[in-house]
Amino acid sequence: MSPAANRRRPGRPAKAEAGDTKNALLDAALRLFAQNGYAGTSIRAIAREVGLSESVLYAHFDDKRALYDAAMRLAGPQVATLAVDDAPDEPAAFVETFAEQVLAVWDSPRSRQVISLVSRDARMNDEMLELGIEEALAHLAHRFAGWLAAGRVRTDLGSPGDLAYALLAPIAHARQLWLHAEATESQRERAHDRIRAHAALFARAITPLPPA
Amino acid sequence: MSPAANRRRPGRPAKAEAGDTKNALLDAALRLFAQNGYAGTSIRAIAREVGLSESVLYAHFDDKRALYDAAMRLAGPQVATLAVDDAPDEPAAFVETFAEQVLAVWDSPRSRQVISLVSRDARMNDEMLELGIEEALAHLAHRFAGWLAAGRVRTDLGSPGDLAYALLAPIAHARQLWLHAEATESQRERAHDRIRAHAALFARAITPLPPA
DNA sequence: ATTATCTATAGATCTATAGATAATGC
DNA sequence: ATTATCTATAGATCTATAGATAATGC
Repeated sequence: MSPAANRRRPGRPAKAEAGDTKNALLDAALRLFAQNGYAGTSIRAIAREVGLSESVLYAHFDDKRALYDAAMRLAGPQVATLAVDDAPDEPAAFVETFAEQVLAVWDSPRSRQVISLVSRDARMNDEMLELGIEEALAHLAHRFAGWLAAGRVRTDLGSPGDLAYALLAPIAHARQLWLHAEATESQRERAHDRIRAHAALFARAITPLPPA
Repeated sequence: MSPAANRRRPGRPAKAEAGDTKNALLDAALRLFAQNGYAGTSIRAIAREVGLSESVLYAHFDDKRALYDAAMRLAGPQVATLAVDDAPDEPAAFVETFAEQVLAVWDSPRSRQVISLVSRDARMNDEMLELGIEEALAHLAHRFAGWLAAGRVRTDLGSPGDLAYALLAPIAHARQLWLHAEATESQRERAHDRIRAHAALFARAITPLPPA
């Protein structure tokens, strides 16, 4: 029962009991960094999490920071790769499909770790965060531009970029509040409710007015 | 020029050169915690920031955590105390005034430190964050409920709570992205632009449709 | 020989405390 | 005597490295 009890003995382990150490380290690192931040997570804690000695980490990564970077690369980017290209072309239907698909991605365990990590250590992930947002906004804005030109959404509300922001920001905000690594079940439900309600409201708001 | 050069000599300092140590510590703590998080900020760094030895901190606070808590109490809450009660009653004008006032508060140095701190160490500030949001939403929703009942805003968009969220969330999101402790001048400008554009779009969206 | 692990340890840094020192205010 | 500082230090913990150990694959 002592911690030392399940420590291996020295020497390379037999193939049968050798796991995928590198991936186990990355996974544990992502989990712990997301929960406690970079400075709040020790090499020691990560190694203990995978049941190995601390020094094994340096066989796989140069140093703590390299492990962090590798975990980030493994995790992201996810925002930009939203598969909305096969979504309906009708604006209202598109908006609801978009929200559902974003929700499906952002509610996954991995993605919830990413958002925790990114907001905890913002400085370390600056470009990633900004770029992800910009890219998603640009993508959406492009859609809106097409609809605006065709008169398929209200043209008097704002620019394509403004519309994209009005749709995406409330969803992204719900993510920050209720879809982070340690969100409870009820927080996640709240995120779903809020996001769906917002998508519906937004869809109604952009529907062109009946001609006077 | 050595760091020891500007260290005081032992003994209580003469009244003339005694500063307000406690407040200086709180201020430095807030700044550093916001920049580097709780785990990333050492007692040592805080003491160095105010130019005193590390142990002086323990004369004013029980321990590191007590200093953190005191700094948080000093800083917040700010969200709930938004002075929107003297804002115009006309919906569109209210929305723009609201955005301006929120912006004025959230763009202040202190408030930018608070948001960094809160999102960095979310677990430590959970109730504060959630309560602030809920309270602000409830406040706004109450306004919308009145306007909806009077037919002064579009009644087919959504519930008062949905409208409140659609207005506030994009503003809160801009805060997270561009009004944090280390935001550059251009990020802050972007926040202003986004928030103003959103308020304007929102005001147009809720304006009742002309009767058919 | 190479690979994957371990133990042991160096050296830095962190939080916190004990006890010295000197000004203040009674 | 009290207050506000300091120096010195204990003890914990952190990152990283050196070198031992044993299985693997040529």
